[in-house]
Amino acid sequence: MNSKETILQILEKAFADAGFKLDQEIHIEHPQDMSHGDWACTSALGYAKKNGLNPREVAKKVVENMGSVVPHSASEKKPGAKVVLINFNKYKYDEHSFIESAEVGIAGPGFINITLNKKYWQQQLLKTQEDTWGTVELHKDEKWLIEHTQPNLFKPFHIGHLVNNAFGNSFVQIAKAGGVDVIELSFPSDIGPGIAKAVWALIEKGWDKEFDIEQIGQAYAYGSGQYKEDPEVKTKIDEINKIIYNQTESHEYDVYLKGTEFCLNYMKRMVATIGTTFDDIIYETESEIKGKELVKEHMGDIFEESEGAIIFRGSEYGLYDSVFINGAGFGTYLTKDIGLMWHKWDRFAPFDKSVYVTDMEQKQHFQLVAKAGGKINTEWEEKSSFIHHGRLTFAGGKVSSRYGNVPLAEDLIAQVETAVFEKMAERDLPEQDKADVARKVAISALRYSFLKTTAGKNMVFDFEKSLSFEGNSGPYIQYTYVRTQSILNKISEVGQSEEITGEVPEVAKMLERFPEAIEKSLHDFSPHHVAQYVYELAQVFNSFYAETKIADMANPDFAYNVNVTKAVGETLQKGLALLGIETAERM
RNA sequence: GCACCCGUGGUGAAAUGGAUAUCACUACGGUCUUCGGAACCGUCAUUCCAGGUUCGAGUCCUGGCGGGUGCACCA
Repeated sequence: MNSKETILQILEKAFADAGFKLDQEIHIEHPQDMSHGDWACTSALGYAKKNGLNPREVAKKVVENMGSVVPHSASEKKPGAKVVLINFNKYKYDEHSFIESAEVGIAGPGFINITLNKKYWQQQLLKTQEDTWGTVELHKDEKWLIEHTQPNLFKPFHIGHLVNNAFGNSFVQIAKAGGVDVIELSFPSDIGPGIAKAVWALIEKGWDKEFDIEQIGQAYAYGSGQYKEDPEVKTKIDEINKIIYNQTESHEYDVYLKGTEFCLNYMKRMVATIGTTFDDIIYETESEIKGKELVKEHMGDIFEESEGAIIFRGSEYGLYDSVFINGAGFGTYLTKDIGLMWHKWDRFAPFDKSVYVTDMEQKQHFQLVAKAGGKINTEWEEKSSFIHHGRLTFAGGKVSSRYGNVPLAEDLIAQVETAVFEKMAERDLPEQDKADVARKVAISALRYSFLKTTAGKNMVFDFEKSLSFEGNSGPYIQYTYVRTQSILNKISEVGQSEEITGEVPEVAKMLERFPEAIEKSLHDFSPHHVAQYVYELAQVFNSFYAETKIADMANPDFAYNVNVTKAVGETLQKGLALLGIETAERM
């Protein structure tokens, strides 16, 4: 139980005691301006209309029922605001009697502002030292599958994959913090015409004995080009495609198998460098077979024939008609996704939710998948959730793109890493540490720039800004963490005191909002609330740092300040971890 | 054409229907004998248009305008 729930209960009782029928939910929120108090209730405005009263009068009646009116200095600060002192113990909330009192005032058109007292904040600081700090129980005992990073094998990992992985992996961490037992899945594309193109080109170029990722990338680009230009090549590639689908024993199939294994290892290495290890992988080859079986089973009742293909009449559901099995008898990606649903349930059921993390462009595709899948098994539609992120575009600089026009993930990371390295040239750090730190900072700059935006909106990666590492950036937050550690390292011993003589600093109040940020991210399926939170925490800490000499033993609040610093460091580290960003001790 | 997403200072973003719309970048000015300046403080500048719902709208509804994406054998 936190302060929010406690205050809500007290307010509900006060509204009832004031003679109002509780027909609207009582609502409280953090005022935008912290000087208005810690919580604000806006419900008096809603109740006023219904009861034909002035909102301020409603607020007054409610406040009078919360405690006894006492004169207080705050009322002098805000003219016209009546201030009361609530004695929380009066309400006999024994389990959280640590909340002793709070100040309440009426302001504006009828807001009820609540300011928690110092004692509350002192006790609150202790919470950050518990093992459960940084977790919430929103989805306790639930089991979710979260699928992200669906790379095409035979194609290098590009920035689209990097973005997808950042969102997917971050959401996995946030779900875990929300109490969820997560199974992190990948669904790589290991079959389809694109792959046949690459296999053809590998053989054509004589790279079928041995190849590296550079050659795979070139083969894919070359095969795609020739497929369009040369009808003979098109015929050959279509044949190779059949060979792969039918698993026909041949040299082409051997090259395919060899390439698949190679590319899969490459993919695993790539995601490992950015912090992801999948619990399981489901392949398109598996899902295509099962999906086709299911589509054929439901011919007539769900699917129908049209122009030699098997289609689903999505247009009957406000979507569009689409091909599930093409004229050649191969399942399209819709069918593969139907098969994927079957495999998910086959392997992991029972579970509570199956989450897909994909690009926005796929949104309508997945509406079709959910609709058609739901016809086969209603649970497939009901338990599936779809998170769609935006696309990454670039501004203020160029990223090399070796093939086509999509830059590779490796190249982008390397480019940012080089910039970090240059920035670190004058730092007094051992060379091998510099490399490690440069990597952490580079990945942080990239991931944070993706995740600070609401999932679903397109993102702009601006080199000039992102490489300056100033302001609202991942490195700024990492730097703030380094500051906290640097201070703590200077201090050999400090008491466990939460006592404070002065005002409770904003930074201490911000700490309490960490669990709220996690809950919001879970609720909106978007990590940006956590990103926003760690940034704001870093900001208020830096202000605190600028005006307070923390490592000053002569300060009567020395122990308190140090404990706040410790809590900030821990919270920044945990918050960044939820975004898949590591901290460094120095940078 | 139909469907989906988006429209907030010069730029990039934030804001469960609540108070004076917040933050970063840029520009300009300041802090600077420091617990690490990748920092802090200050100044300038914003909700696409028209209606509607509401005590209250950047947020919800309707209609425009603008941008992006998807619409059958690619994934």
